[in-house]
Amino acid sequence: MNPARRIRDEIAAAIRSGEWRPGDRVPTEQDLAARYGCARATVSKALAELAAAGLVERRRKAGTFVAHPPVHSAVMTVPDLAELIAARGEAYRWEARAIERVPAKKASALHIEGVHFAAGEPLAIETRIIELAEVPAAADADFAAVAPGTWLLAHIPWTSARHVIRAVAAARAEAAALAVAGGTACLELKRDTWRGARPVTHVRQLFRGDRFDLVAEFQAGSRP
Amino acid sequence: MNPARRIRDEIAAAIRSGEWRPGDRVPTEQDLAARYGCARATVSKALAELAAAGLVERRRKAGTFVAHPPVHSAVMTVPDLAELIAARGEAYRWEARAIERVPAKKASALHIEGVHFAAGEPLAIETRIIELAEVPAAADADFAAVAPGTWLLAHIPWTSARHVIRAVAAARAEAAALAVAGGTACLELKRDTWRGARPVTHVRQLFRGDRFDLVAEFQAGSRP
DNA sequence: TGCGTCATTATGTCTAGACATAATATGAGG
DNA sequence: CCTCATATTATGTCTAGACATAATGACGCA
Repeated sequence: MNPARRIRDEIAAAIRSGEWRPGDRVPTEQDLAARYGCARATVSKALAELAAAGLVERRRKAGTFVAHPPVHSAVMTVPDLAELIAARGEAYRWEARAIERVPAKKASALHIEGVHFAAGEPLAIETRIIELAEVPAAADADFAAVAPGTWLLAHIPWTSARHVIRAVAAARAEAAALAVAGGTACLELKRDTWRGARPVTHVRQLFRGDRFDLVAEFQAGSRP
Repeated sequence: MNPARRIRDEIAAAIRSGEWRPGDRVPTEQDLAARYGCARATVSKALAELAAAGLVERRRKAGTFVAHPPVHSAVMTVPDLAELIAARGEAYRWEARAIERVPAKKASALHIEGVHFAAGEPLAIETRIIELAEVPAAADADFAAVAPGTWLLAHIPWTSARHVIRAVAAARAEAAALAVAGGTACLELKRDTWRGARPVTHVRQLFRGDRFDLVAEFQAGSRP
């Protein structure tokens, strides 16, 4: 086994098991180097990885300490719906309801509305705006056939996004599109996507509450 | 500026801006070392960080390549409610409704129910089970005065968790506790917490849909 | 043409040593 | 007893070189 990996894993295990408690002092790099019979740089690398993972905190002169557990945070995966539903083993279908260009003075945007179906039943309604200035190729895409999310995933590299998740009651028209009663509890997911400082797309997805839930995992000191 | 940091930031900028596209080849370590006038180990460290962040992919012999953007994932912060509400500038209060021990053959658990108030109005109801086998100190804690989440955050180091988020309609009793009409859309958050393979606590929080939303951010190639 | 072998090559890891940096601990002076 | 300057110390970063590892591509053989 790699010395660096061994040091990292052994310390991580001690922290995760609770043997070393938050605030405890971790031996100095020199100590560990001597104990494991390797160079200080190797120990340093191992500790740097642990620090990057958030398991330890390092302060010059003071030393390395077991970190205090972070505020609960978790990694939520917001998958492409086509993929998600296929993974569930259900048939997926996208049905566009409206596609129109919204021209303005200098920029124009694409406005898309439609419904995602899983196993023949509506799962979510989607309202999306795509900035053609940032994604000119979207003007030629056929969003009647391919869901915009799926298309964008394949065509837009490396963006940042902000999600807001709420529970809302379905309005009358939304409920009709989702084939549920008016006022039914739905999960609303809004996502703004940017490249640098410029908006790329904005989407609002309204999920039938009885057919969808989000899962988020948090593994102590591991980065997905 | 650090050479390593400079290399890392310049390459990250090129990728994020779209100048280098997914699949593009990144210059070899030797090239970069020559270009930046530093040792190969320094370049290697910079590239290793970019790989850890997911911005590039490295393959022996083949080289380093700009990674393909991942499935949309985002880091969701599920903060302690007391902190969250204080940060909003509202008054926070926890009101326990029931605290009882549930003894079994070999282990016993603490069952807690209560309501979180923000600005005097109910925000969420909480139902929690704490495994006393894993958290013996919880037997002596005063959960009438301190919300269990707040207490646990301070007493339990380094756990893993799994969250499931859904939109549900409030049942009659839940709606009464939240001071909303029956059937109102609420955000349900269930969290199972573990240390290693052993369960520590399970909690279900039901948020008033009109007073709470979850925010999750995704920054291209930056780790939470 | 097809296939297996081998040299090449880029990354992966490590070493021993050096200097930088920042924060703590110490000691001198008030 | 307090304050400020200084020495110490642990981490942070870097270098130059070495060997390991794995995958590719070219070569030779059938």
